[in-house]
Amino acid sequence: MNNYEHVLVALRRVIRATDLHSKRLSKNAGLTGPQLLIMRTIRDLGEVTIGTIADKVSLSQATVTTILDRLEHRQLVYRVRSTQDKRKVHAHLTESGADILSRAPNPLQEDFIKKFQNLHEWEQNMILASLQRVANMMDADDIDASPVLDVGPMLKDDGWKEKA
Amino acid sequence: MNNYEHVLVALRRVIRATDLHSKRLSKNAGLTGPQLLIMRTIRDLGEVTIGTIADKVSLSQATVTTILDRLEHRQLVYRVRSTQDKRKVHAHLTESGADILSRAPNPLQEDFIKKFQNLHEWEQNMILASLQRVANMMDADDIDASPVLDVGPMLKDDGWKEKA
DNA sequence: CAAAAACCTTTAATGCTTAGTGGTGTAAAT
DNA sequence: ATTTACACCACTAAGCATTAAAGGTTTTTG
Repeated sequence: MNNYEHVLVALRRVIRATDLHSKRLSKNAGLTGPQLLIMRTIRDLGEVTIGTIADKVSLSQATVTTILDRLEHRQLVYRVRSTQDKRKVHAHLTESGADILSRAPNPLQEDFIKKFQNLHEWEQNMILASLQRVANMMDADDIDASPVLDVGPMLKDDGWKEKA
Repeated sequence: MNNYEHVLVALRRVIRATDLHSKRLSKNAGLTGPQLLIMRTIRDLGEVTIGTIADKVSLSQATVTTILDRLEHRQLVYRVRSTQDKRKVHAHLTESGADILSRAPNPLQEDFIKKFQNLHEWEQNMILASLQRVANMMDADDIDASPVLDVGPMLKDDGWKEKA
């Protein structure tokens, strides 16, 4: 196993751990990580459009839309179509949403950061630099995606079902 | 914005970039990143159980199960219940699966690694060390998940639907 | 043997992406 | 000015990935 593979395995572990971490927190609040993240964004930025939220949290508009659907269903947020530019929709926290958010743990700070505080400052800096390096590298990733194979569309149903 | 937040933002970027990268490759092969990863694992390890695959690729058994369902549906892999231990199920590549795999790009090596080779060796080592540090930290994450709030279950349907 | 553990699958819910739709805004061309 | 073309914004649809929790066998343990 060479260096590259080690890096990739480590990356996988981080990603997985981050997800689990997010899930665990979500249980406490009844809200998932992305949900809290979006609510925090709405709170911090005030009257904010779906597109802006998507940019801030690095998610697609489609994802933000569906997450807002769920939050709106629980009456934690509400949407208002802009009168200035009728293409836009502004998201707001409801009273209930703001209240819950104020008491919810912050998945992107509270716990995660506590872990980081156990490290020396130079270690923190090193990790930061490294991660940014990786991120930049992957941003620059502009592979000319020449098609290689095509095994047809992926269908549902069927499959295993040994018991039948 | 403090150091911690920078780290988290960088982490998010890496995760997102990794996903995009994986998606892009998948398009070429008609296979997604996790699918290729699992097929590679089956090829490399030979007769391998679902649980072993899950360990190797750092995914839950449930996830591996559903991915294998799709692969099996396309006849790229097949499953055989072990006769030794009837709890176990072994996954195998079909001829077609092995063939396609041999011609598919490897999302965890080919391209990603090319990027890494642009770095100095000490940089590679630094990144590796950092990522492992983060991964270890998060593995050790054993938060006593005391419930904080409960806003009830998340329901579907309903919601926005302004147009109605 | 009975209880516990192990292994896989299923179910319900969430997240996430791409592609496509429809309404809205804007600017260029006639 | 009106039309035309294009860009923008949010939503919807289809498909894949994931997990936790629950269920069903089978094996191991006490």
